[in-house]
Amino acid sequence: MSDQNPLAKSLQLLWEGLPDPEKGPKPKLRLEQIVAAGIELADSEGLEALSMRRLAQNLGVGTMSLYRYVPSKTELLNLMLDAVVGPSPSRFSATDRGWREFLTTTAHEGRRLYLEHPWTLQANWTRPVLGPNSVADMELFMSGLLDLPLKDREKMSLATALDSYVLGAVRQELLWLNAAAESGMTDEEFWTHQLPTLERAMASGKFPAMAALGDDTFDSSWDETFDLGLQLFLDGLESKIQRRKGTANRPDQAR
Amino acid sequence: MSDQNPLAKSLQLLWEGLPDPEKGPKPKLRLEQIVAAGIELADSEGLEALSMRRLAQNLGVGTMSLYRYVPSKTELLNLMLDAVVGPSPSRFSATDRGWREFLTTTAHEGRRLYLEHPWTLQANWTRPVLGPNSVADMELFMSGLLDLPLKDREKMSLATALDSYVLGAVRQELLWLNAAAESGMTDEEFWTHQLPTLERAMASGKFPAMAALGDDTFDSSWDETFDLGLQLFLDGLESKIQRRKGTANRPDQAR
DNA sequence: GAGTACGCTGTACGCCGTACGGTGCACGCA
DNA sequence: TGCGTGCACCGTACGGCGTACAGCGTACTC
Repeated sequence: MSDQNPLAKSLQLLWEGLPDPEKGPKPKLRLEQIVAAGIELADSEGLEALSMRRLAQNLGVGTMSLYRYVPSKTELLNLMLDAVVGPSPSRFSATDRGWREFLTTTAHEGRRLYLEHPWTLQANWTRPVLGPNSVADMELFMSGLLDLPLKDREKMSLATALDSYVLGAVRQELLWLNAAAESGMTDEEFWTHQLPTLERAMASGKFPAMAALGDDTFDSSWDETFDLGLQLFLDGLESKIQRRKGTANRPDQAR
Repeated sequence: MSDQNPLAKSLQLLWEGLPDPEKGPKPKLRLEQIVAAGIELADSEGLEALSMRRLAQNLGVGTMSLYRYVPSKTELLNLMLDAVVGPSPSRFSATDRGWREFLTTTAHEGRRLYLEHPWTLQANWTRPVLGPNSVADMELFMSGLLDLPLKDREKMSLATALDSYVLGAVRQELLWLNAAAESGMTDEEFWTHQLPTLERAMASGKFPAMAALGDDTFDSSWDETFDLGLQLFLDGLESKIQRRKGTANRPDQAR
């Protein structure tokens, strides 16, 4: 039952929190405070600013005190991650407006979440955490797709695939946003600096297809690009569903 | 011309390499050696093993010597990234087998690349680099899609969206692979440890849709999931193309 | 042969995560 | 009531990191 395994410890922390002790002096902090402070710091100053020292300072305690609550920084990140994901009201209300609306909302909400907490795309590298909020998220997803003529297994793949797209798209978006910010230039200056190099490359004749591109080729906004990909994805799902409905009217007969 | 800007320096390094000097003693190393050694180290031992000290040791030089070639570790990562991307022979040969085949190959090659060099998904956080290989990659993409009834701008969005999907998918895949590896368990043990927690969650009644899922819901392989999402994406594109062809037969009339 | 530009590198600084062990609080029990 | 004990707090220290800096020696130009 009480497992030595660090994974078990991690899961316990996620699902049950810390057991509150009876014997010693009262803890100054609560676990949630630490997690919340971590999220705030990472949101406002970036993941690289989130050190245990900084965090402890912000909370007004000694650095090592944090380790009374959290076994390691990695585990803290897992807790932060699970705290930040989870269903939103608008996704709940979208469940009964058809699968397409539901998936669109899910994707947009996902994008918003990642954009608000960019560190989620850098931090969760260590482990995909099955915390209560992640599971609630999956639950909502599955219930929004209940009457689709897809096997459970396909729905799960669909969930993963859609999340993959959202995740990848935001990652690229953030990459460019960061690039400009970090170099201390505006987006425009940033491009202006790259242009001469690119134009020289185009002039070299090595890239004919690139050289022939229209002037506005690179003008797409991130919103636009995101929606284009999402539409393709949903259109593809739509035609898959139509095909299924054509060949069978009972979902479980689906190929 | 000679710009103080660090970005300019970075671009110069990418496109022109280091100017070879005439005056002083001969350099022990060449830039490409450093980049290659960096890639090898990151591939074999992970990005976290790639420190300037380790790298210098592997190359048989003092740590600070590396800074004669590369202004910072960040810049080194950019060089490594551009060195690793770029068109592959199989993608070249796929250009004349129709857009669907071409995009499928592109996506699979992309996945393979990311899986072979997992650090690309952790490292390029700092800047999207427009190096010669990245541009060659774009060139190939554009020339594979030449006769599609899409505007250049849409093609570019398409490239981004497809790459987003691939990138996100591999990232998730690696997440899980790493999770098992890092905890020192096999994939199976890893799941076995999570199961009790999940089953307790299911039994709580809070997750009816999850609880009702079939036994094989989570059995999809990564290959399977990746292909499912890719098919949806391509099917969506296919119907978009069909729609275009129905309403116009000149590409530039496309909505 | 002298001057000099430049490659190489040892040392050091200020960060990081965290192991360890001392200090003192507050509760359970005698 | 007094005490034993288990726990919270946290100062110190260790081994890593990226890299600034300055001294040293080389190999070219004139």
